[in-house]
Amino acid sequence: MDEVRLEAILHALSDPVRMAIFAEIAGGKCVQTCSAFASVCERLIPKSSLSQHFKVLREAGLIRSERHGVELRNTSRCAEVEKRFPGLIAAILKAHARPSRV
Amino acid sequence: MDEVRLEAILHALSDPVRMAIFAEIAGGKCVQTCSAFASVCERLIPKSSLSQHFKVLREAGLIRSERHGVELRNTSRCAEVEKRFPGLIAAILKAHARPSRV
DNA sequence: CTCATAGTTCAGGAAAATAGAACTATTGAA
DNA sequence: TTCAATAGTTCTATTTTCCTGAACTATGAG
Repeated sequence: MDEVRLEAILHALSDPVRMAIFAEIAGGKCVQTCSAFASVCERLIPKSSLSQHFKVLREAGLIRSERHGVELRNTSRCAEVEKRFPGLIAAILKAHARPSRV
Repeated sequence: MDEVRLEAILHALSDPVRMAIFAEIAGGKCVQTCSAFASVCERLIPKSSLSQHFKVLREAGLIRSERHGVELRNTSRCAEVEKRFPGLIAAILKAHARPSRV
């Protein structure tokens, strides 16, 4: 977690798909697996792309993926990132939740 | 400013050069022109690239560029972004100021 | 073992970033 | 006005990164 870079976090969340994935996971929604998100997207995004997006989020230190049987469960690492960059994730999630325009 | 998107802000600041430029400008340092930043970089970054970086920051709504004679003076739009995304810029700048490693 | 589900890796084509060269804009001097 | 200098932008070709279908790996059920 010491290696987590601000640059990587901002890059990871600058993509709308990754931002949406992270917001879901951080929000504690039930959609925590790749395939669950894939079905939410109604297959607009191929699974290889989703896999890459999850990888970017993992490498940025934003999520952790643990295998449970045949699937991976993703959980956010908000608390750890919070220690390193206080207020950052909260501010970004708050900005994301904001209605984007009238 | 209504059109400013979170995605664009995160993308703009996910590049180390742009982050450095923005931090300087937001910090009210004297380095506010392209060429001033170019000399700080000791010409490691060509001016066409710097021009593009400033353009990305402008289009993200993070800075404003006004011509004064032969040069452009760049000022941050922190206050305006703050209205739209409260706490966001402050959190990012704070994270950027943090020493990046033990 | 075989099949099904979940996800990763590979490879190529598409899209975006980089930077040298040429161009535009403004000012000051001759 | 014309020339030169400074400050940035635009153009274009190259490099880099991203996207995604196909093939592959991993786990569990029958």
